[in-house]
Amino acid sequence: MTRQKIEIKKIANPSARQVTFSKRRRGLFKKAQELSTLCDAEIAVMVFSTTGKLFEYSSSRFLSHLITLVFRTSRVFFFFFG
Amino acid sequence: MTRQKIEIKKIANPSARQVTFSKRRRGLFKKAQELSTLCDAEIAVMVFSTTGKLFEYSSSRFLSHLITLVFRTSRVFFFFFG
DNA sequence: AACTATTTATAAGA
DNA sequence: TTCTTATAAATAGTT
Repeated sequence: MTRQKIEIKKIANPSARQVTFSKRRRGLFKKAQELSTLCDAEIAVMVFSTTGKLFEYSSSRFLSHLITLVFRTSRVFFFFFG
Repeated sequence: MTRQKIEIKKIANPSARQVTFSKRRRGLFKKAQELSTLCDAEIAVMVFSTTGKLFEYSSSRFLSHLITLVFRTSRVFFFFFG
């Protein structure tokens, strides 16, 4: 994508992969936030690293929209603890 | 961002907003897919439009990673129906 | 839906 | 890890 175009496949070198993970994760959350603001959309993004660490972004009213969907469709129920 | 830099605030014109929603939603999902592949990360993205329509992306093993988190931390319980 | 001028994201390097 | 910068990618306005 810059300095050189890269192939979209798993980055072999672990430290290079970690650097890219950190940069692109930040970029993804920024794009999500911009889309939410520009288009008045409610958005959630969840990212698990290889080590199982969770990184999250969600717009402020995402959960209420999700709950609305749940009650409208009876499709999904979520219960949150702690 | 192009032709002209825009401010990140809600787009007033509904049809322009719809066009941007469609373009940027596609861009967001593409970025999520690239991050997942490059960094071997498991990712889910949920987007609610203003009208309440849900658009989703998730990498292939996202759910199993989520379940692993649930059991490791006892933090979240969820049930899926239909 | 396609185009393209320009902005934004980012790979490699420092 | 943070900064720089050359270049690739995304996209705003237009058609």
